[in-house]
Amino acid sequence: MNARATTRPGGRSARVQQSVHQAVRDLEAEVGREALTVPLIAARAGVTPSTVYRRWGDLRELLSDVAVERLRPDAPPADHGGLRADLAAWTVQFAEEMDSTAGRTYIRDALLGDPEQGNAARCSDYAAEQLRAVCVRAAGRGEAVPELEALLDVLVAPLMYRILFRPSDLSQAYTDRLVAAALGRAGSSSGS
Amino acid sequence: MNARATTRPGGRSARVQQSVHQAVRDLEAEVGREALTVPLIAARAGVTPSTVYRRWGDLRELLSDVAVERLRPDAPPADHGGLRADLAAWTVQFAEEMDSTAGRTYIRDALLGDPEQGNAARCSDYAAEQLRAVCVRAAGRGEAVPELEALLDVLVAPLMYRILFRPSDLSQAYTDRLVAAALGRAGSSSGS
DNA sequence: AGGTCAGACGCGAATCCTTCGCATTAGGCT
DNA sequence: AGCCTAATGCGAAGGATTCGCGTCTGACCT
Repeated sequence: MNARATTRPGGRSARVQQSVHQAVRDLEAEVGREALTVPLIAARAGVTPSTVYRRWGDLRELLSDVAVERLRPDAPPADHGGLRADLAAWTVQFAEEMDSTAGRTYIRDALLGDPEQGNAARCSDYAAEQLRAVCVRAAGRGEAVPELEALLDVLVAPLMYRILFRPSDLSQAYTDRLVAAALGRAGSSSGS
Repeated sequence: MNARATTRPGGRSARVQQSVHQAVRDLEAEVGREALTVPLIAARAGVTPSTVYRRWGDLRELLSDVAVERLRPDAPPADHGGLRADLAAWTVQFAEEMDSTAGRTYIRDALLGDPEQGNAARCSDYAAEQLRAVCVRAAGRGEAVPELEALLDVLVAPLMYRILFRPSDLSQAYTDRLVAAALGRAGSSSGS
């Protein structure tokens, strides 16, 4: 699943990975994110620091892995009976989650320790999957659906850009404008 | 100029900052970015490591400061005689610069060591200034110009999102589509 | 089923980075 | 010209990180 963290899917390697990830989550809640160190995490996980360094190479890469897991959506997007309503609701929820203090931290962590861009791509895939589910459902209703690429460009990209580069309030008025823009050019071809 | 790096504008503080920044640029070219360490930079700059730690607090924050300076545009956007041509040319150039290996590194560095979001905001401001210049020029010609916020959402955000999250080729065909989308909804109000 | 082997882990030492207190010095200000 | 704040240099102490070596797990083959 992870390029660096899983060469042998079962057995001890998997247990170590799970244990270390859990230690990160626990300690993050207990001592705060700033106080996290590799030796501390390793001690809590019951492994030696060298193991963590060898598997993840770096505290940042470890935090990146954990952050990506936390950004994984836990449920398919809610069904509100129509494409516009589904998109509007999903976008509001997405903006809220990502613009929270925790969300911003996870996004930054995921981007931060990620030499191969693999974790960042996974974040984008999560959003794309959610949007695709909304579109598939809408197509099942017979609605015309926009291109997935266009939705990423028009909905997700502006939100992420603002979160990362220019802290601004992502009010529902704003997300509604984004949805309107997305549906406005629903028919235009916009492949990658 | 920098929140942390300049309390006393002139004199030794300024010399130290300049010297350290220069050392970062030199060493980055000589030994590579991965091999950069605070003691190494400090030695090259002729200061003690403690000075660097006190001023910047962290290697990442120092790299962030240097990266932001490198992302500053060195010239106003070129004049191609019309809004569409100006935007198209600027967007192509922006995509090329930011999507280069160096560009991606600088963007990540700028985002990376930036607790206050100040450096990231400055990156966004650079793009906004450039776009504003294009718009002001177009308005001088009597052309209808889109909102600056809309341009950031439609042009800059998708490019940055793709660069950071999903490596994809930012061909001119793609940037042209972005420009077309930006001008398509030129009249719609899109403040905030 | 038993054996083999590559890869992962634990351990410990050496190295390097990072932090901190204290003395010194530069430069702004009156 | 003299004071006073703040930045810097220096050196020691405390962690973090790397690395080599021996051990063990578990996947794969016969």
